[in-house]
Amino acid sequence: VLTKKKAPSAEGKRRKPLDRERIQHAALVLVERDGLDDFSMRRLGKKLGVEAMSIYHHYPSKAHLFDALVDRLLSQIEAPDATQPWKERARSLSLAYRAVLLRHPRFAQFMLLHRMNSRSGLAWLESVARIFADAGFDAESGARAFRILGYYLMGAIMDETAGYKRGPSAAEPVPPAEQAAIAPTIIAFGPYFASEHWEATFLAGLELVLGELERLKRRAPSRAGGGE
Amino acid sequence: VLTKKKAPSAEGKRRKPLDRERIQHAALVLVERDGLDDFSMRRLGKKLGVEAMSIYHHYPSKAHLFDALVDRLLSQIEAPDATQPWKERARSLSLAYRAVLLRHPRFAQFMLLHRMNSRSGLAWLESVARIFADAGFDAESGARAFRILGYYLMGAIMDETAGYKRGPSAAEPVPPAEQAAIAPTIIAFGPYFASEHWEATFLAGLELVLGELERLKRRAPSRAGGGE
DNA sequence: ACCTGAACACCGTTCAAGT
DNA sequence: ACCTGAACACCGTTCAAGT
Repeated sequence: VLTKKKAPSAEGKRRKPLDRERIQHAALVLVERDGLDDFSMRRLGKKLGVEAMSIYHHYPSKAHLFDALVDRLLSQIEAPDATQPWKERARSLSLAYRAVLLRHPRFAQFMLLHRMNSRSGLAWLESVARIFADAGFDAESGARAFRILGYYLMGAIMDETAGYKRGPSAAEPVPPAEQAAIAPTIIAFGPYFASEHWEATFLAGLELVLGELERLKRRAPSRAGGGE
Repeated sequence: VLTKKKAPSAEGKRRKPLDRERIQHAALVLVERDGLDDFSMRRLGKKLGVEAMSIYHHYPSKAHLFDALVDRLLSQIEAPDATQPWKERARSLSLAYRAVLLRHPRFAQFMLLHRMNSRSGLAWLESVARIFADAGFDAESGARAFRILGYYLMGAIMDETAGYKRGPSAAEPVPPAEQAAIAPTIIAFGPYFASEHWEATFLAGLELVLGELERLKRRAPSRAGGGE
């Protein structure tokens, strides 16, 4: 029938070899389409038109592949201008981080829980910590500020990507007709939980946290004598 | 050999029938021992001395069983005295919630991500929301305060149970010898990330958030005329 | 009523073999 | 060098059968 055999023409790319870029891209698309639970190496293989086992030639395990996806998203976080005041830098970096994760809401659940002890993960943590160090926080107040901001970002983004509206449901959710009897206050607050309010809520919380971190600040003993 | 057959004696309980209580208890022990990823209905069956399929007679699916575990832990949260000032109530409830989850650090990762739309889940959310409603927050500022506090708690507890020290590692972590070169600030902050500091960091963040939520507060229009 | 055992449709990964 | 196919040791769940 109409099979051109071995024709090394321009269209001969029909089955171009796998490479990491194609695998990563397809993996992210698949995770976002089907969710983390339904992602599998076998399904990824099918999507790439290849046996699942071929992927192992490029990544030695699913864990390695997922690490590469973490790297890929971390590299998309835009670094803020380091000459800005620290609060401005912290705000920009927080928003950039959130923006990347909200673009990949299902993968976000993996990434937020993942230990950042790869090379790129450590570099990312360092870029946040340096904001506080540059601002003159000492190690204790810097570490504390780093953690508190991190807690807020982690919780907020987790909730936005996997919270009440999007997360896995109870096996037997309460039918809407009964909800008002059990949780009248939650129902009353309901309109302000809608996604139109997420941005305003996130920003309000971020300003609240950043504003207060200023007060936590204790200066590091300065060597150059430029301190107090 | 020494098998007493069908002896309906007091010791005949050797193989007492399954019940929900035994299943739940064994499931929690197994999750905490082996982790969520290595938990399976088959392993739970083995631990109970029973075929995995017997469990399905008591819970129709793994999802239903896990919902029951969520209920069980929610019921362990001690409700604070409702006559206290709202900040005191919010602080007590936050600490009670955290205490329960820290006692079950591996199951916490499931519970924190789980949609609270079961009967007990909604009741739990309601008990938090009511603190703000009772304090006179209107729906908008109440909803916002509820979320911001929730973000902080979720992130903090997630990090304490699945963060840098305990979470799933990268497939190829950076060897310690290289860490200082990549992330000097993180290494400098390191001592204050240790678990001895978790409590102080959590409390500092909690006070920071609760203190600022006070300012978010806008009064609900009061019907009884007892307002401003 | 409660439990079992085989079966179904899946997993991630190993390994020897193909081109 | 890159990909395949069978196999291994697992999953959650269904279902007919046992007591």
